[in-house]
Amino acid sequence: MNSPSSPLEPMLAKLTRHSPLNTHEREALLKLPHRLVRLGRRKMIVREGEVVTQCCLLLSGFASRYKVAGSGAMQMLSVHLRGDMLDLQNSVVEVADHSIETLTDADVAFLPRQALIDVAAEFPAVGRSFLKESVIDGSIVREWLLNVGQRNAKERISHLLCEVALRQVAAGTSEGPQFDWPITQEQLGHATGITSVHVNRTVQALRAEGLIEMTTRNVTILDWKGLQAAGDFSRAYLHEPA
Amino acid sequence: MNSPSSPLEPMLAKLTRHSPLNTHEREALLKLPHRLVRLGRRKMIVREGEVVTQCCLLLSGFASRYKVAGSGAMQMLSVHLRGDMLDLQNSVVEVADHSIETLTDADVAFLPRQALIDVAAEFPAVGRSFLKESVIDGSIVREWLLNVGQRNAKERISHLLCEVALRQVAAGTSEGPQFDWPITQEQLGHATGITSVHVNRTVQALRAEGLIEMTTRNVTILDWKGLQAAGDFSRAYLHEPA
DNA sequence: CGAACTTTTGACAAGCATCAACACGTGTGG
DNA sequence: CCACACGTGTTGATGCTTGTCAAAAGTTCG
Repeated sequence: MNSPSSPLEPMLAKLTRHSPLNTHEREALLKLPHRLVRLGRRKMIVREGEVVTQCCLLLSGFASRYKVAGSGAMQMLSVHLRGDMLDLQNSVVEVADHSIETLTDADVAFLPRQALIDVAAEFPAVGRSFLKESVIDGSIVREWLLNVGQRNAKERISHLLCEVALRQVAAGTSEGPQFDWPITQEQLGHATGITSVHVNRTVQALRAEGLIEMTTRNVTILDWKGLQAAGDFSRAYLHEPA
Repeated sequence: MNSPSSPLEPMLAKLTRHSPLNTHEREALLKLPHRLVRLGRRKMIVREGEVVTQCCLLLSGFASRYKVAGSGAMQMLSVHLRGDMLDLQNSVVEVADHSIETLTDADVAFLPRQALIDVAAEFPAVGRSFLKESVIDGSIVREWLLNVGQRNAKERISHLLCEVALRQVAAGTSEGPQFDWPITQEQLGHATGITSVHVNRTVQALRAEGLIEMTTRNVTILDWKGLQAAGDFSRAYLHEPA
């Protein structure tokens, strides 16, 4: 079907999860010119305000997008897993409106912006798959806005854990209630708009209720239904195919 | 150049603000099949969870997108002005992940989803303009997430007022520091994640500092620089052409 | 003119932030 | 292999921002 050994496979896997693509389209995607790079932990990939000429694809590890307020406070916008296109957004508008950095060691591929534009123009279905990817990404940000704007600390953290659990299963980086997720409580605070001290107290409450186990490097969900209830979580916004 | 009398003009004006389109592309857009409807205040256009087969275009008036938490709390996701495509997002994913309703009386046009897909496939530049529109829309949501997650009440409200002021100028519905904006303090609270009582106190503080005048139907910015400073506002995220 | 909505005010409570200190684990260099 | 530094997690005391509840005053519109 398609060259099984291309390093860009994780991207294709993610796109075809929601957009069917034929052999020509798949080959065109896998043959996109790219540059592979291995990055360490907390390496900046894109800085807000910079001109972007490449789109970055995450092949392994974890990354996050964020913005910084004038006060210095950081708001994480999304977390990213294997197969995610990290800055389809920034690629489209040229000047990055947010920053991106790795959370862990990560393998990434840089694709030239123009190559993406060309393949989208040549294969409309590919263009639609990019648009859909971008819209699903937007749906997750919208849910985060609801999370941060209207839910309390316990709900916010529970909700985030539910999301990451499901997305890791979809990405094939976890098979169930236990998964690697190397994130500090401070970063968890940046994602949910809570200080690290309050994150700590909230996580302890979740542990005490028997919902989760959690260390700096991995998470175990002990009570999936309970955690969803605690987080007011409903998976519809992830727009997964049935 | 293009038929000057098409009711879809405001959409074209908005798209061409950031994406140059040639005569063929412009005509194809203006000739899109559509159904014109005049709606009253607080009429729902799209309900979260519904299957979407049409894309709604706002020709006059104001609208907003929002989500509702399990507790019943509402989070507004964005506000919309003349020319905005209200659910490019929902059109792409079929099942709406958020709701849309009018804030005021409004003229809207409904475009069949498939007609948009077809015109985007036939004219790649049109497809790119849709993608860019969607990405700019996403950039605004990301800024709102920063706003709600990391700024205090006064900053949030000031920031929102700055955004609406600039976008109204860009949309041609205002020419300066004074503009119609029929929004209640409760709705302002939904947009910023604050209760209406606290919005009231905060608005009074902004008035007392001589930054704004504000009623239920319009806003006057008395001190533009001061309001931007109070709101930690920087326009880059709107991605306006220079 | 009255009904419904919106703004305003006050008293009080709660959730979360802030500040500070200490404990723990982990990796690194001497 | 130990010592140490550094990042992270944990705990406690305190206070501010914001939420909650309730009621009154003002506004809009049929």
